[in-house]
Amino acid sequence: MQTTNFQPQPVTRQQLLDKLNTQQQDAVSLGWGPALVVAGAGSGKTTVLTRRVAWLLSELRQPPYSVMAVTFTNKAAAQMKSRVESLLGEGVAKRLTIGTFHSICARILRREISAYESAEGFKWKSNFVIYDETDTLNVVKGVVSKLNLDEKVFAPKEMRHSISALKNDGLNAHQYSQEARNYRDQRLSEIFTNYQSELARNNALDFDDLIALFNDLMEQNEEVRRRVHDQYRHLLVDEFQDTNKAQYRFIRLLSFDENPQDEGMRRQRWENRSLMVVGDVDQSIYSWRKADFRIILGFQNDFKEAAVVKLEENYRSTATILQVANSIIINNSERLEKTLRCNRGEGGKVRCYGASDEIDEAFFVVDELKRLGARSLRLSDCCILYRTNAQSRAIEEVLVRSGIPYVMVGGTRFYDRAEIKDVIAYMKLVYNPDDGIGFQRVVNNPRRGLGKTTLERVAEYAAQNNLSQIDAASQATAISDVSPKAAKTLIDFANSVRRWQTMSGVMSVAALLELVLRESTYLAALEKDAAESKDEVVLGRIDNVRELVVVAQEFEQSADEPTLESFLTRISLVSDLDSADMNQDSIKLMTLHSAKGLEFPTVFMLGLEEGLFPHIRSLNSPSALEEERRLMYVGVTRAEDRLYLTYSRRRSTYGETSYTIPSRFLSEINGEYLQGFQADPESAFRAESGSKSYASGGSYAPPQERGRPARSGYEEYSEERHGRLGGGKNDVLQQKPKPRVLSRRPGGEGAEEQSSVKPVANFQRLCVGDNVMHAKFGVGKVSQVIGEGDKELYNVEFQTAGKRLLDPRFAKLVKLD
DNA sequence: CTCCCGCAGGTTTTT
DNA sequence: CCTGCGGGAG
Repeated sequence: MQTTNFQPQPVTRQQLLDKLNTQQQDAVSLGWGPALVVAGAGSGKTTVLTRRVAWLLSELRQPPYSVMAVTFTNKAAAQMKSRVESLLGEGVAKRLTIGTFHSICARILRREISAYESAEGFKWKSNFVIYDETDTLNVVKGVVSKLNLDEKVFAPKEMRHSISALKNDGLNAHQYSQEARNYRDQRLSEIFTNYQSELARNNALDFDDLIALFNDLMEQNEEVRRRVHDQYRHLLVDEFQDTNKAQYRFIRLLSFDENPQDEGMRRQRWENRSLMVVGDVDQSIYSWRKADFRIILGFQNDFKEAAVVKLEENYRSTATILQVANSIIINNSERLEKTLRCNRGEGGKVRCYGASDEIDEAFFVVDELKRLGARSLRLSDCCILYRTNAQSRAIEEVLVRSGIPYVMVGGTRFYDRAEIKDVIAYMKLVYNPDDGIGFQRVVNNPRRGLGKTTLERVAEYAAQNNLSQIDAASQATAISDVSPKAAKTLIDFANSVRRWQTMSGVMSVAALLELVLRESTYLAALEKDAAESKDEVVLGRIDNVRELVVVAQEFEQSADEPTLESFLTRISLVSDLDSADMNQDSIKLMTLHSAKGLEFPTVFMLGLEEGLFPHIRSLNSPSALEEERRLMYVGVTRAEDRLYLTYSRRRSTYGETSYTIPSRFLSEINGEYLQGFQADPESAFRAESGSKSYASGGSYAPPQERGRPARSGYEEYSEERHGRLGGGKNDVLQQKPKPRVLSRRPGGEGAEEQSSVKPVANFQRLCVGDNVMHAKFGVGKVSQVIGEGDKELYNVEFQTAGKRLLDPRFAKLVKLD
């Protein structure tokens, strides 16, 4: 819209408010203090955020370095940067802090981490490395075996997941150790503490630590707090509905030191400071990462002086698409009513296609693309969305065969490939020689004749003497039971790493990478393999490694700071998602989660089948199911003009074929907006039954009300439809009970994943219709229960004070009878 | 110590 | 289906 590129002058007030509606203008032109912007899908929140940043700089005269904007993906950050750039010029945009929680915290920790010390005395150095999923899993495995715990009972993956959940809930190892009550939790606590100790010894952090340690550091160190506080005076947070407790703590820590009770002090505190959070409860889709939409619901309670702006005008989609979105989301009970006003014409009906299998489904998409292409639709205006990454295979195959260019966003990441991880591990080790996981990964890769036992001895020796593994390797002759030959290899290796480390001070990243590839003989070994086996896979690996060199070269050209440090941080935190070129003339493929925040004229949503979308893992939890529905809502509202929904009657998973039935979400759509799908009137999946459990497996299910047979609606329907067709083994139903068994813990009654982790909140549980008494609001009636378990919230209609959303853990509600 | 084979187990979504 | 791992042979 604006063509003020590189214009040195600040934009005018009028330009910043140009073409905005009243609410948008209100949001952009707010003064100091906290603000909540409730922004429905397609309501122009990115525009509001970027103009708000510009407003802070040009109207409120704030220096660029004082502004921090947090987004959920690096891509969103890049997008915001470039939009601010086009408003204010490149020079200004560069001095803003725009990024994800993780990348911003990483940047600050690089500077400040040496001031940190955990309650247990764990410390880190500024050249820490960031461990990914595999690295951390290896650490947990090591800890579990060191503690002599049974891997069956304390499955490393589960432990790793629990630790992550704890960190995201804002608990560190020390705090959790005070809380762990039963046997299992105490062992978990032990694992947690040892895990942190191992990370510290390796001078490594995991993803969650980036935020958690930053928070702890801010709390424990006044100097750091002051420095951060003095610099960042304006915080903007996008996708606020998806923040978790740790991230919220970050936001609060940045916004104020403590919470003064006095009104005047509070006003003073916000002088020259601001906080703007932007979100939409209906688009909360990351609860599995411990995002908690109660945070956005409770924001006004935490920040009583917060201004609230609602953006309810949708500029993106046709009326029909919005109706479809609405007819789906109204089936959720965990939400606050909201109306999105449409700003566009009616548009065509949403089209549904029932395919016979996933190949047929893919061909339908391709045929439609061709048809639309004939009407001069650009490929880059189209997007294919699916629930799981695995679904991309079929569609990719057909696209390739049809010669249609596509870009897959996300999926198997380039940086996840074994050879890339090897090479990165070398570089990380050069940057941070304490990195023991990296050491173990590369010390015998390529083969240097070091065996399992030798490497175990090294790790043991290092642990016993509190050394890094590379230092242990240097002293290999002192380790008992290591052969002289192996010792020499170890010493040579350690010396090489040290030499590369010295070189890293005087070489560019790409040059260093090439040096390491050469001297480690990693590349030579790959080439030898390839020459011997003529294996295409190995050839591909060589290409990938070469590609990484190109990535490093490009990085040197484009980065502000082309250091090894920023290269490694970037690689650890950036996914393919962020680098995908969205402008290329090719169709985009991505998961629904990756599509958040994007929009496309034409959208295809694939795999609308029970068990896939909604996903099978969500079928036995009402609130998980509602998250699936929000995901559906997000998908539908990505579309501007044209939307296709497809399902397939047959689908192969694991190489086995199963028969499926159309997603309940299709049945929820008002038929007048949908073409090509007839909701079965006998279907068990209409809105009413939506919250019932369909996963009560096998024939053990208790008899249901209304004279249903002793089988769930899911089975009943499926069998009626496919029982005779697919028959026995391959039927979805047969596989159903399996995941339930797996999720059950020995001795644990909790079917819910993290039930043993969380402290259980104590409060009076209420149901819809209960009459209650509140000290301030008087007598009222519960009109809605939001959330479940210890996360319950109550919407209470008071006789005098109107409707209020209350958190029973804070609000004193007395039940009347 | 390395290589190779067979088997089990796991796939939701991502920073 | 595809990966990672353990066990056994060379």
